[in-house]
Amino acid sequence: MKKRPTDTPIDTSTEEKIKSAARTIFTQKGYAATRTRDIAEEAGINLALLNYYFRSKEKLFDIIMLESMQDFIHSITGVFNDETTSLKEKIQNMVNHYLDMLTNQPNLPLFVLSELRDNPGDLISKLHLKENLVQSHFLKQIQQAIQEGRIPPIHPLHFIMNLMGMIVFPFVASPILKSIGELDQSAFLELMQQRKKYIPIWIEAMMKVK
Amino acid sequence: MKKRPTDTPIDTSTEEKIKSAARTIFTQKGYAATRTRDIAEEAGINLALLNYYFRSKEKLFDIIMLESMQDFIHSITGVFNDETTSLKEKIQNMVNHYLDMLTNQPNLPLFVLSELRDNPGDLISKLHLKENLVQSHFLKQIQQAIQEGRIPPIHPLHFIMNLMGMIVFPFVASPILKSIGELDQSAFLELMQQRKKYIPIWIEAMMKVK
DNA sequence: GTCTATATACGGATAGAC
DNA sequence: GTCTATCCGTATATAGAC
Repeated sequence: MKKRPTDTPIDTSTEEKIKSAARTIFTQKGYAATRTRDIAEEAGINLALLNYYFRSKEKLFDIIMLESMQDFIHSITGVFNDETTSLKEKIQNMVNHYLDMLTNQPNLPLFVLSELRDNPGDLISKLHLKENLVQSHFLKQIQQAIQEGRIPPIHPLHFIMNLMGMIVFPFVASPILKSIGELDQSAFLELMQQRKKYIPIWIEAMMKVK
Repeated sequence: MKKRPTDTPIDTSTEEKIKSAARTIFTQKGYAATRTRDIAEEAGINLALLNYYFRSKEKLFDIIMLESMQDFIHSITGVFNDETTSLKEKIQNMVNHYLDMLTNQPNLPLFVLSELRDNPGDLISKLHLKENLVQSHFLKQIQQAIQEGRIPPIHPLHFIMNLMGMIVFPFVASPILKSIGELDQSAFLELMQQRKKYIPIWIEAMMKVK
């Protein structure tokens, strides 16, 4: 089960070319707005070949979708379950990790969240969220800190929401943020880099509130 | 206290019935996945009538989309440009306002942000973001506070991103959050109500960081 | 204004040659 | 495995009766 970065398609097999193209188009436009013809063109192959390899648009989509979500979740579980790092270090690692990831794949969260809107039950269950997040070392550390009175006794999900919101939201809302801030792409990315430094500090300040 | 878009609207004209139905379906499923037949059925009218009033699916969508975005932006401009309130009060008002709005229309942000992904230029320009946000009293107060050294000298957009991220993100990611937190709908809404109290405090704590 | 019936286009999928 | 040509369901849009 080796993992290959999506930006370096070493595997030039037809199957992988199609998957790579599908990932690009699906992520940009979503399932319904994507035409299999566009995927075929992007992959530089014929439409019939797509069905030869993947049987149907929907089956191809399911594969891409599952992999995308695993990218999103899996990539962080290492950070979350590293028993050698403190809560503070985990937050810094998570911020760095996600901000780099989203810089490379800015469309990923909106894609995943949009497609999740309807079919919540089925797909989510395949991600093993329970083991990877609910029972993570990260969450245990939060709960312990609450018990010891080092952070206020609120639902840990608030911290997750704040952290993820501050990291992910700017990418999800980038068109409107660029517009109101009158930023071009590089200025936007510069702000995102700044956030690597700021977000951990902000989170820490929030956690000290009583 | 849930608002139901399908309730009989005050304006019972056919045109308004179609628009109301369109708002519901488009917001749930997005443009591409929506079928005009579904809108007609939801509106309790015939498919042909939809084209009689709005010429095409796309023209109908453009109207709904513009109104949705205006809902989202316009509703806040009153708060942002109230010259009688302090920065702190504006933040509290904004949090209350948006959390109530999103509780009633939880699908709105994902809809708007998804559909904005591709056509950024055109639609955004119609919202008068410049007058309503860029030149708002809210932003002026932030800039003044920075000059007076009361908050750190960072790009004001960081505060906007943090504030909006903390407010909006939980609704955008609600399926996954409910799953990892093992929350049902009412428990989720309970958390959202708690955030009315917490977010202003958190933001204030963040702003004091140097 | 509102309906039924239909034209037209588009997109997913397959047949069959190579 | 890969292509060209084509089928066929589905969805938008219109024609025309009432």
